[in-house]
Amino acid sequence: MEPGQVPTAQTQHDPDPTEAPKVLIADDHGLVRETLAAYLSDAGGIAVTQAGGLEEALAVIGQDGPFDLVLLDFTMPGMSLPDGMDRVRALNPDGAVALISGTAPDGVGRRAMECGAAGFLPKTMAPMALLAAVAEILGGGTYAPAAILHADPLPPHDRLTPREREVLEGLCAARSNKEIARDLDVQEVTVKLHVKTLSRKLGARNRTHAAMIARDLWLV
Amino acid sequence: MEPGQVPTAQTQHDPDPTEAPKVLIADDHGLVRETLAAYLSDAGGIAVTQAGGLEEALAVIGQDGPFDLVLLDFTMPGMSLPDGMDRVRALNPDGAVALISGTAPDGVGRRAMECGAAGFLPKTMAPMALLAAVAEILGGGTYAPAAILHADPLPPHDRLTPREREVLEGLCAARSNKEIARDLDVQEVTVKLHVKTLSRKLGARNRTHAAMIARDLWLV
DNA sequence: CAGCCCCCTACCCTTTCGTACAGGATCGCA
DNA sequence: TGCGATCCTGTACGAAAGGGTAGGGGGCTG
Repeated sequence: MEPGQVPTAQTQHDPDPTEAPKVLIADDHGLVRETLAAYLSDAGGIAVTQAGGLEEALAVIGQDGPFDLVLLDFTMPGMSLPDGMDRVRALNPDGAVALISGTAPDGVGRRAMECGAAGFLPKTMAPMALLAAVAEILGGGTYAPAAILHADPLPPHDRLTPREREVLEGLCAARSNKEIARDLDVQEVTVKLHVKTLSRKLGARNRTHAAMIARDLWLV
Repeated sequence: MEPGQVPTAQTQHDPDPTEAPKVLIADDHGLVRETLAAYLSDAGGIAVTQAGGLEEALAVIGQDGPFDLVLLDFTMPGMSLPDGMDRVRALNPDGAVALISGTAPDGVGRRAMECGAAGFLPKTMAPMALLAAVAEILGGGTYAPAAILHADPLPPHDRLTPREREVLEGLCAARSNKEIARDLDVQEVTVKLHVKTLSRKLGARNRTHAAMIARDLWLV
């Protein structure tokens, strides 16, 4: 925990340590986090722990032992789709992982499921439905809205190289190839090359599309 | 909290109709909406009504009379910054209006305040702080995080003409000028003109930047 | 009516982007 | 040691974007 910030990690409820499922909620939205925690704790008899970001969640996992379920907000400091979830699973291999999101496009939810998530929970869900979904997941099942699973093709998303990622940041800042080249201290043609391979990997038709996709998928 | 509700519009609590402040919460995130409603109702003694979108909120205002405060989610079906807030104020002239947002950039909050909002509440706030902010607003004051008020210049945002808006949608879909021209059944040069004026109004340096700004400000 | 705004079009030009083909340098790894 | 991946560079050309100037037509309003 960095000094000067309110500690968000705290255990909510613990009626029966031997039976109560342990759930970790990681979300930077205090409102959502507190609500979910209260619901799961009061109505679900679940031992809930909270975290305000991905790094904090990882630290909590290392400290408070394994969790039966880790709920990760998709739009959260440090979060990214394949990597963030994998890091959580690496520290918490026996527990389930599910994503929460308010504004993520359907493709994100589908990929999350393909990446092994046990569920994808839109924040537009009613609290009770959400509670039921969590129970389903804790029981070993999965939950995701039908619209999510039948989402469009969505970009294949080959891993981006570090250089490509830097160029992508330039695209998202709407900089020209020449500007990006100057910033990265390379030739303009090189930037063009990266933009091209980048667009192919993301399934983008041009630089603008690549920037939009990167924004939607929080790749930056 | 009521179990199993399908309609989102419902009055939460009404201990003393003559004294309890009336607040309307409009948010498509069931989780956030229910939480806020519960907090304001239980801990604040406020008569809370809910709506799941802007149109629904307007309907509720017309039906359940004037509200002391209307809380509008910025990322919500039908919502837009100058227009959505104005429409609410037109139907509810004597009440305050405040915005809630999870991911909006700081500039949005600042413009909201400049447009006459009584507050701007990030969803990252702790529930208790949020409750205090609502109380402050109900008391006739305003609330906004300092970072919001001191945000960067932000685009001037002259009103866009309908045609410009259509072209902007094309930009956000990463379509080329030629494609946009075909879709709108005009010449390509015309599209170029709109893109130029559009970029000037939004303060964008090129089409990509314009698309990013439009996305951030939910102008589409 | 004149003035203004919006919409559309045209011709011109420069810059940028997108794509292609053809390499070279470095590094890790089988 | 060769292989592959990554990163960088070069030349070249067509397509697209960006910018300017000029003008016509419709609609609304003082």
